Amino acid sequence: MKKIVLPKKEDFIPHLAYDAVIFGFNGTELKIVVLEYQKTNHFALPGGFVQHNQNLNDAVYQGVKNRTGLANIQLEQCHTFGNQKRRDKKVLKDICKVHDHQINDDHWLLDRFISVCYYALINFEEVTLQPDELSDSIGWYSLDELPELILDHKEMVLKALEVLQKNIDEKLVGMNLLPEKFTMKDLQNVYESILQKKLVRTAFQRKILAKDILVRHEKKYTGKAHKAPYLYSFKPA
Amino acid sequence: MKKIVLPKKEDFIPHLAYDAVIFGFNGTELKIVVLEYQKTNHFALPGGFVQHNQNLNDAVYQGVKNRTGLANIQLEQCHTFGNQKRRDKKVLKDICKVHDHQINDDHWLLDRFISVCYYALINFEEVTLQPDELSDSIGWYSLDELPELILDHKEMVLKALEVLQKNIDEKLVGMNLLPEKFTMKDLQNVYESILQKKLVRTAFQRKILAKDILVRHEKKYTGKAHKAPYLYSFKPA
DNA sequence: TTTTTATTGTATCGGTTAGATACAATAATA
DNA sequence: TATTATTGTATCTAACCGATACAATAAAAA
Repeated sequence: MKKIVLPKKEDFIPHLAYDAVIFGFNGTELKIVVLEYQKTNHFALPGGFVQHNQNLNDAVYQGVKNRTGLANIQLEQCHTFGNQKRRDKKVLKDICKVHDHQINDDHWLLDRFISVCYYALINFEEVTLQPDELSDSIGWYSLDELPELILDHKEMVLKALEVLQKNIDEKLVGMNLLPEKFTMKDLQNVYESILQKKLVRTAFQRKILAKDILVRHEKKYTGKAHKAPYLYSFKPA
Repeated sequence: MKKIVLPKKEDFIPHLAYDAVIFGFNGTELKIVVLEYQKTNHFALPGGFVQHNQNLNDAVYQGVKNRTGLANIQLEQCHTFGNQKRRDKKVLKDICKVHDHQINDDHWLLDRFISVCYYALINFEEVTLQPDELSDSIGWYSLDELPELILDHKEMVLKALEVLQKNIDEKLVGMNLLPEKFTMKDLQNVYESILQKKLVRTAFQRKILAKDILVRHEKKYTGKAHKAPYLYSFKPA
């Protein structure tokens, strides 16, 4: 088992963490990134800590970038979780045990943490997920097939989804969930998987076109026996 | 000058603060609570720190309660401000100077802080503002007459207002900004001062009544030469 | 080549909502 | 009793959404 190095106390602001709900769209379904701490059966959102001379936003951006390999990320803060019960010594202890690592009971990572939750929208196709030091398994999970998550991470996912649902119309332009060119059906699928409900096709198309934010391109011939849909892209700002 | 006692490092989570944008409505205008650190000309939002064994929400609730004397407060988290530049040694040093208090350059309160911003809606009439240890001036300021605030507190005010504007319809019931009974005009004034725009009287009245959340009571005779408006209260949940 | 099938793009109808306007009701004053 | 300012409500119209209809069309089937 690979030797691990825990983040050093003096490098980071104590008691403060961030966690990210990273949304991607695989063409059909909305997925989020979940990592598993090696062989511990503990699943968690990707997160991290903030350095003393680092902006909170930059810390999150770096963390998401390192895990996804992407630089073009739409990040948004959702909520800060500050319940005093936000600690679970077992998780870190299990991780250390698996790696044969000694850890003291007063280690700073075992303290109570306040965590700032963000969501990110990224292009599913461009991502190659990178496990980090402590987690060797990282993957996409659909919302209705999430494993049990540590601490209040499940609550974070729900909060992130709620905020995303509220912001969906403003976040539409520059939404990174789709490739450059997409069909109206693709966009509707994104909306439906975020809002978790069916939308009326004709009304959706009318509403989106009325926003005047799309450019229409050539048709997309899928080989299917029906009219080919147009491809669209977002109008440049 | 009264001797001051600074919060002790060991009691609180370091690098973490909260600040509150406390909204009240004086019948005409939306106001917020701002405090001045005695004779320093530094104005700030009421804020504080989180104890090691205290929920973040509870810390904010306690802080607002102590300053306003109210227990019935609608609190909502807006945003967490984590810019690395969030520090201004001059403020605390000025405060200490005024109080003839010695402070070391490495005092924990001079560190960089992450602050979680909340907004609160309270009943203006029921409040008696309490200055705390460090501030002996505390008062209501209208949004367009705010003094210059320390750090990014002005940004916090704008963020709080923005979040409140977004939530206005959901926060309507149990909104503490009005007394028990109020006229439709009062309610419209609250809306207009939060949204910072004029609303159409007839449409507003129709919309609110359609929500079916108000109980109509007796008329309110103001002594003015015109029809007396009805008084309303929110339907109990 | 023609017919069939599934889907797309758009138009139209009816119901709901908001702004604009109108107007009756009314409390106090002139 | 007439006047004044405001309130409560109704009506007209424009904008928007769901529902429905239907023509256009890409490819397969006949």
